Amino acid sequence: MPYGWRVTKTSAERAEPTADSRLRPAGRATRAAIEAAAKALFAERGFEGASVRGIAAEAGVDPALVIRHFGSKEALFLRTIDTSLGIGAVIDGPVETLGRRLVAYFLEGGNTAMRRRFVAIAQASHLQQVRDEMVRHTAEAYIAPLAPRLDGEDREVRVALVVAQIAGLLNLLFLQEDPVLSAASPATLVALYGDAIQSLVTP
Amino acid sequence: MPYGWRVTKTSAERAEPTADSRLRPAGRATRAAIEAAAKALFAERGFEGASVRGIAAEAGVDPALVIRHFGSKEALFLRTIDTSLGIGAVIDGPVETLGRRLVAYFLEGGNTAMRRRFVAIAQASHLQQVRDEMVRHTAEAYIAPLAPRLDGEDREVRVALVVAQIAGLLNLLFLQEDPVLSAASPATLVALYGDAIQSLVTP
DNA sequence: CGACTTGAGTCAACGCTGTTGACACCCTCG
DNA sequence: CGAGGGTGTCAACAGCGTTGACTCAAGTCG
Repeated sequence: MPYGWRVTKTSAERAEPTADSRLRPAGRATRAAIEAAAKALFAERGFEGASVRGIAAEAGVDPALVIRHFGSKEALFLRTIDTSLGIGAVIDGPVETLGRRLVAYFLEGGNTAMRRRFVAIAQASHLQQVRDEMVRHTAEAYIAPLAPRLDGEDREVRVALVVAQIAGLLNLLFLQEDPVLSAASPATLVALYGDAIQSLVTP
Repeated sequence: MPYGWRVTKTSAERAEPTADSRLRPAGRATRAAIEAAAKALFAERGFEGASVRGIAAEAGVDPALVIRHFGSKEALFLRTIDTSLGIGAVIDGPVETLGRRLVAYFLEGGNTAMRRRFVAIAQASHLQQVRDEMVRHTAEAYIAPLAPRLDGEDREVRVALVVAQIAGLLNLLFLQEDPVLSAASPATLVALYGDAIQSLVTP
């Protein structure tokens, strides 16, 4: 976003000196309260469903103060929602069994917290900054650690395609709540989809 | 759409007797104008970006008239956006080469119209009815025609997983505009991802 | 042919949203 | 002690989707 040419500062720029540098105790406390309320409400109702006024009320704070502290609802969302889904441990394991372990990871851990985070992020995908964050996360959490460990050609593309497979699975499972996939046993999904993913990891 | 069981009528139902049955010429014309304007603006700006007032202005009509005719912005979106992406011909072809043909289809045809429709639908996925429509489309356009033609076990689940793979590919390619996948050659994507899909069709 | 029903269209308004600017407070530092 | 700036409050803005009351004309029927 071309902010540079502007002379007057927007509230978004005024808001965060360095996120915590020159901050008084009172400010730090209300910031934390707002962040906690936002995390809860975004997870519960999604980006559109959670309003700035609702978050402010939950935190016991004036709505204007939310914007004052975080600049915008979008910025608050980005700071609040944790895009890293703790995938590190799975990625670090042996690549020969990565496919099934990936699917198993998302099926097991994803029944509550991760499911809600995924839905919230997916539903906020009309925001450019959210999409950028997804791309960054793909590059940082998947391509960077995994591509160097693969054999053969097109390693980065193949990892990106693995991410696409995972994104698609979570989409049908968590967002659309597809009845066929929801009714299938986790073991079946792990075996079938895990092997499909594996065919890109070790062709 | 299961409208019948409800007793009280919402404005959405009041609006459309049977979509065109008892309609005067004038009404039919403005309805068409609204639909055309909506189709253009939804595709151009997405669900959130296109406003009812904007659509009304584009159609040269009062904003209230848009709601009067279609019941709600959401209903207008559902009637306007064509979820069937003309996949029929690809599905009907030989299953032995389905994977690569599917990927090729979405890579070729998807540069303009389909790309915009996918983005618009994805960005409206916070609406329950839009998600329901996606599920219905999966069942109708993929599972129903394809599952009976497969061999082996878990045919419906395997088709659903194919849909997940496609959804994930389109997500990274069209919505997130992932730089790695965008830079890859279509031929590479067709070969790699097509075979990954094929591994679910004919294991 | 006139009366009545009913669809088409207009207008102002409601309640909601995210965001802003002016203002007062009070802590901290020089 | 005075100045500066982080902190909080308030009312208001423009935009959103949607509603209800209203007028007008077209179509139906006794």
